[in-house]
Amino acid sequence: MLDGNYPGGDLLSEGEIAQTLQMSRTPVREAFLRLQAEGFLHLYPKRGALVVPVNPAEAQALLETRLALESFAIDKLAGQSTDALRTVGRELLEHPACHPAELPDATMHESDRAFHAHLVTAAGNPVVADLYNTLRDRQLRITATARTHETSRRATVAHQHTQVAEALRDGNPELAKTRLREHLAHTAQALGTAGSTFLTPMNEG
Amino acid sequence: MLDGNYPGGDLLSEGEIAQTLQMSRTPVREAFLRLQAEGFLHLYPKRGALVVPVNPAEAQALLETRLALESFAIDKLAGQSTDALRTVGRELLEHPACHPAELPDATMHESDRAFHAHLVTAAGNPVVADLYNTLRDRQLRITATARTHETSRRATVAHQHTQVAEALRDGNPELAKTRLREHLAHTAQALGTAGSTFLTPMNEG
DNA sequence: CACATACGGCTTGTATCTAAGCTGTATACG
DNA sequence: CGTATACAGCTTAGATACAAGCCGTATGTG
Repeated sequence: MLDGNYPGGDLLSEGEIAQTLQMSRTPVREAFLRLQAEGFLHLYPKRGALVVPVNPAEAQALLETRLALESFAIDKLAGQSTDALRTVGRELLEHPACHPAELPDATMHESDRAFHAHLVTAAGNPVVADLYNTLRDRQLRITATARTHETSRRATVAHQHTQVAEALRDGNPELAKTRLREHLAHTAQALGTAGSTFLTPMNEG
Repeated sequence: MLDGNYPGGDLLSEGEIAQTLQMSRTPVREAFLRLQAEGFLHLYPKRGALVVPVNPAEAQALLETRLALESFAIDKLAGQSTDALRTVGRELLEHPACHPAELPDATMHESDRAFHAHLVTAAGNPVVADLYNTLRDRQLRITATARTHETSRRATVAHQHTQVAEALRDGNPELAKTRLREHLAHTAQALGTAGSTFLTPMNEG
């Protein structure tokens, strides 16, 4: 539903979409409400629905938030015990997202997602895990238009994943967080939104 | 809608609620979807809606998540400039939540909320701010049953707010985060869920 | 007696219909 | 000419009607 077709800034109505999709207005309405909750649509009562334009700052805000949640996961694991941290690191090192050669292109997104989700879930906070997955959905939809997965990049991403996992395995949460920030900054850069404030805090390009 | 009446673990249906509230199923359905998105309801397709029982661990998870997001806000502000941190600290020191004597009981919740919201918003990440507000809503609904606001506690909370704000004003983000954690751990304790893993990481009661 | 199957009662999911609200335009009035 | 007002056309919001799915029970069959 609304899979990246409507460019943004468009004012559209339920009936219009329902007719286009050959459905009733009811499921369209439900989708609209969900999309509004996820921040893709703004509903003006009795007026219509405005497609929120893909704010370039939005992608960066999403990545920052992901970093905040993943850093929390690392901190919490480190606070529990260094062993917990090391265990997660070892698990992540065996994750497909660290060995991209074996993967077909199609599962790239899913693998990357699973890698980060594993880290976040390991912290054992279901609220954070749930929020993180929601953010991931939002980011995927935002970046659905801009395909950024040339094979050259896959190796880089996998290398960054491996480095994060290694830092965790070595029981070094600060290093892991730093590498994670670099990883997400790299993603931000790939999306064209050069991370400015938090993803690259000091003086990096 | 569902303002704390249905205790939890109950399996209820749209029609049942609609009849009780003298409404049609349509708005009830919308409310159900929203409540599911917010984590209060689990919808089983073609089966019914299960009221998610108020998990005692849920409150702690929420507080942990709030801490993660507020810590992010502090870190981001600190990364921008020490002046930014200090400015926010000064603003917070003047916030009503630091001077509870002037406040009637009714606005206590709102004041506390505004205090934390101001900090999070100051970081300039709309995604984080939005998530934080959502979390606050969830927590309010969870703790709606357990009233924990004797006048004695108000002074303590205000003092903790002041201490956080002072640490920010003094340009000390680490101290601010520590005090914030103590503040939230205090809240967790007040809710009966003794913070175990992250809110009180080392060896505190 | 054990097991498969048909049926009845419940549920959600979707479609359509009616009521109500907002906006922009056209028209009447000062 | 400028302003206020009535109205038409659009929209959403809600109510009702209909279709389809799941589950537990009861019944038929080996």
